[in-house]
Amino acid sequence: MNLRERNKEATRVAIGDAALRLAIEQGPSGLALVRVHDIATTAGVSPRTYNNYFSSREEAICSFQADRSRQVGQALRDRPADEPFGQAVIAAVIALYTEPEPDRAGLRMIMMTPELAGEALKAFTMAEDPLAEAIAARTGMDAARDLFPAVTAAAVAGAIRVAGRRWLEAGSGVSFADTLRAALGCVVAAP
Amino acid sequence: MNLRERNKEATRVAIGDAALRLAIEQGPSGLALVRVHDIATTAGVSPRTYNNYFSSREEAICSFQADRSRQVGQALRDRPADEPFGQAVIAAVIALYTEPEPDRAGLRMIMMTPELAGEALKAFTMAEDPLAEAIAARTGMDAARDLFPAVTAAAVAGAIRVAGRRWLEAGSGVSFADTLRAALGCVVAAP
DNA sequence: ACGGAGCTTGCGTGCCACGCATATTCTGCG
DNA sequence: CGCAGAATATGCGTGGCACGCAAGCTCCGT
Repeated sequence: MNLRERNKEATRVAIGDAALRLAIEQGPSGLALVRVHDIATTAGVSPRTYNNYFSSREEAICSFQADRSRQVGQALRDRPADEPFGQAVIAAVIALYTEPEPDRAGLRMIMMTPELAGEALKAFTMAEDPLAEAIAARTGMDAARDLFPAVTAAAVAGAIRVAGRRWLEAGSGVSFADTLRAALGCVVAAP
Repeated sequence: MNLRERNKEATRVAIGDAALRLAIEQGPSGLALVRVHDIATTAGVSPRTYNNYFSSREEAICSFQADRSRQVGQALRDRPADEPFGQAVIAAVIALYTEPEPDRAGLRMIMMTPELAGEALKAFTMAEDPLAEAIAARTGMDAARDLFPAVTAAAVAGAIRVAGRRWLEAGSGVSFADTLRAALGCVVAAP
């Protein structure tokens, strides 16, 4: 990875972190007060540069979730090939989403704030395509022809999203891993 | 329903229709040329009134899909109570989405245009909450406590979305009903 | 039929996304 | 090591948009 590409990625996460942090500070009600100028200044770049990376504040705030979603496909590929399908999916998702345990404030901000819900939905849905590819590879299907990989990927992504919401609504007594296991068990065969 | 409420609903669909029609005319590449002023004028209202109904062009363009999604819960409740669960879900969705057969141009516009994909995703996802309520009612579960209704609703909504995409990619040789049946069969027990 | 509630509209404000041009920094190769 | 070319950061300017506010007009329920 080039120095250029590393800087670019660092800038991206810096802007995303700044955006999320400012959003959390203001809270859901004061989200409109988080201005592009503030995000850029906090991240140490110019407003114009911020706009080279994200085309809306919502996108920047939810970028950490989008980045994680993009890794789900690889997480499934990392599971041993002889593991049963449902078990592999559940283990992959739990490994990706519970190390470390998600930040409650950040997740609550993007999932429970109406103005951010749409972008959060997009962020979770970004997991579908790479996940469908990984599912097709594991089951020996064709991602372009068979419906199963894409539909299962969408179901899994939806289950993750529902699990996130329930985990936020519930108190801190229950672990995210358990919630994920229960939700995913509804859409893939749990052994 | 009041005359006032009927007028309001008529205005809403007039704006939505105008927005979608103009978007289809310009095509995916010229979507930026569809101005708020044009939508409002085509619908016969002022730009300010347009903004009383929708807060973005994308929302207006995708409103027909959002309206349909909101009806999925009722469609499931309309199925006979003794029908097996999976069969009832499939029949409800097919009844709602294939009468009449969807407009290919409109569906292609909102699902295949990148700038509209996010709003289309929101529109499809709006089916989840009412559908989860209906599923909970039918299965005797508690929508607030049990994960199954919400997760299944998300899986069904995802399957509908994937089916829509596949139906657009495939030629006109296959009916949307068949595509829906195949996709939904991946997430609910097909008899 | 009448008083009030609800809807439409024009105007003004502040923010924002993005094209363009320029300065600066990095990369690969001779 | 140094240079030509490419990629990136930034300033500036433009056009558009969402929305608050305050009339003016229409409709509803009594």
